Amino acid sequence: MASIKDVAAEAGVSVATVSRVLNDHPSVSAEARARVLAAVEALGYRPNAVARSLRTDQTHTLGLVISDVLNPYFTELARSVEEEARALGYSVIIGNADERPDLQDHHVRNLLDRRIDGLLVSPTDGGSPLMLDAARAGTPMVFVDRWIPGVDVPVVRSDGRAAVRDLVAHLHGLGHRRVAIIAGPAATTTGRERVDAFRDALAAFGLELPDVYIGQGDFQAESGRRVTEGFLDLAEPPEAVFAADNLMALGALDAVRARGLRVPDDIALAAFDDIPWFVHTDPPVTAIAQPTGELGRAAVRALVDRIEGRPGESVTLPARLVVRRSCGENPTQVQRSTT
Amino acid sequence: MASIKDVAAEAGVSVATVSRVLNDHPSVSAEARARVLAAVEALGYRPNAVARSLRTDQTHTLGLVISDVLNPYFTELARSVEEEARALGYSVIIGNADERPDLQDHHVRNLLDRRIDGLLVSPTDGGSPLMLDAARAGTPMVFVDRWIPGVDVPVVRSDGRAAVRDLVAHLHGLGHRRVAIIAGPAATTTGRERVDAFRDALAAFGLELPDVYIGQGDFQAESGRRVTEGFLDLAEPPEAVFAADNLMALGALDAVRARGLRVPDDIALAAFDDIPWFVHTDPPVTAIAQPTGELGRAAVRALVDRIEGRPGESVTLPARLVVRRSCGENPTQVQRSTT
DNA sequence: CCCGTCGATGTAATCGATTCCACGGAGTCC
DNA sequence: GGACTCCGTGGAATCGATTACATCGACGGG
Repeated sequence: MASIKDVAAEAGVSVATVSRVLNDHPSVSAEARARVLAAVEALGYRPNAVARSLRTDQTHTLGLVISDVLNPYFTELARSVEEEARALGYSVIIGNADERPDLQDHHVRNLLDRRIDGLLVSPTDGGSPLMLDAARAGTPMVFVDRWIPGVDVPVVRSDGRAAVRDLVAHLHGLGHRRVAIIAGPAATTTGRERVDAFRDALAAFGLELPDVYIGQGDFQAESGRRVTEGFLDLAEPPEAVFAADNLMALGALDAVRARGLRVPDDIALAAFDDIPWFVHTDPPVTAIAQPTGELGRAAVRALVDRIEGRPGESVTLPARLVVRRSCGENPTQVQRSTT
Repeated sequence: MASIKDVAAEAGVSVATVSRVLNDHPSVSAEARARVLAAVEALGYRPNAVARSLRTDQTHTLGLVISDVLNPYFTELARSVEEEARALGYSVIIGNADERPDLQDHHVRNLLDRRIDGLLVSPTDGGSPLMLDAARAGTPMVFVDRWIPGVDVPVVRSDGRAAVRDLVAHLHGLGHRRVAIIAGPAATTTGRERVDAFRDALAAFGLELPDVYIGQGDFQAESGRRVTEGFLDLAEPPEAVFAADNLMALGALDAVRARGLRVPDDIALAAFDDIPWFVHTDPPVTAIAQPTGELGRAAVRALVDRIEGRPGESVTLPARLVVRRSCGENPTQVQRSTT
């Protein structure tokens, strides 16, 4: 592969001049510029990003460590992150943690070793020492969706409390009183918050969330299935189940179907995170929708701000309830999905 | 960030010795090794992958350019690719082409500039000059799922012809005679092949595939919706529609639902690519399942073989039909999904 | 006792870029 | 006409690693 030296030789100038042309530095004569450009063309020269990064100490690359690529929420997030990053002149390297702290650390380390300019993370756990060290050492970092408390890193996320209250009102309005939740890992903020928000909202209606109605999941489908089976095995199963993410809702649907039961007749179901498929499931699933694309874009902007020396602010956007049919029919319901 | 020089100074040895310890070269005394390791620990030193790559001309990185991250088929593929690559000591950088040749080229160029060791591509078009040049120039490359004919690059894909024949037999058995297809872009191999396979299989049953029953999609949901609306507007709409991927099937479901029609009563639907959600859609969707994970792993193995100087072979694995209810009920049907 | 071998180590070149500094020539000002 | 600016250019240092080659000391064989 041709290097800058080959181009210099071909154009009959020094490597310094070639470099100047390539980085359009002003002080290059029109003639030299033309010769260099011709040589670049002739040799099919492309600058070596590795060498450039070594010298400039910049990779123009962002690292994104997401919790699970198989989760449509995170792929949508990844897509918007890459789009915004590209618009700002950055590339993105994605690491999939698969909800495993060890894999998360593997990717964080890998990205740090590659000297990415900044890191976007949705932590799968309470905080690996590795990531905390990196944050303390000054690696530009932004948390997205999930975060780690007590670290001085901007957080871009959505607040689902209001939407959860709407959901509980919806469930209550449909007559559900025994309601359960399939929670995410307690080590994650979203894992805890969604349970807390749900419990608080229930309390406002004078309802309790007993421990047997809190199933411990891990945000992946299999755990949703397992927890739901546990609920169905109870002497007094819940009337409604709220899955803290879309994959666990999928697992719950699997479990319900395996028992030959029906949603919502036998048990109501709602999920956090709305995805296109929820419109077409049997029944369509009532869900809490996050402004995913906007979150991804805001996170990139905050990160790039940090990288380029500007403050980089936290952002919290509201989620909203999208009512469909999985919690039961209620003709008087005001809010209703149009899609 | 500490460099190898700092470690050398801290340990009281030369950088060469540090490098030897880090790459466990045999000829280093136990004592020097211990001192270096202690210094590494004390400084929290991590080797700079950029510098290392520049020197060794290896990045231990694979590039993966997929057609669409929002397509669950490709995210599953990406996941298995990353897993296998990790097992073989490589990282993966994903580029999302979003079914756009220009974006595909952007990512290919970006990956090439980063001097990735090898490239895994599922081309969105008939072949960008950029990619062909790279292949000719000797960049280790493997096509996965889709490929470009006439290029000497291994292809890892699945053959759906038999499964398509099974599907057509299934449709025919259910009494469907007017069947249509939502095709992928003709510039892609999978776009063409699936139409050809479908047409051939229909011919075996004495059925035709008229042009009006071939809708041109682009493998994304919106096109599935548009094409399906076109079909429904025909004076004689098809009785069954075969979507050439899962996203176009989603679009088709949207279109059918928007008209207030039902699958399969008003129109039957089948899709290429099986995904977990198809079990729970209304109705569950009959689909052709590819061995996606195995494809991803085989592709990585072929690519790494090429990179490391071994041959690197093409692989073709069979797809299979998974019958559900979206084409109509048939109690005598032998093959039936259990999930 | 001397020399050859081998193991451990250091010096320095190298990868492909960027960029500081110096230099020569042209133009300007007084 | 001489001094001073600029402008365009090239030489060379530099980034952080790897590695060929040189060196040095210890050791074993003849």
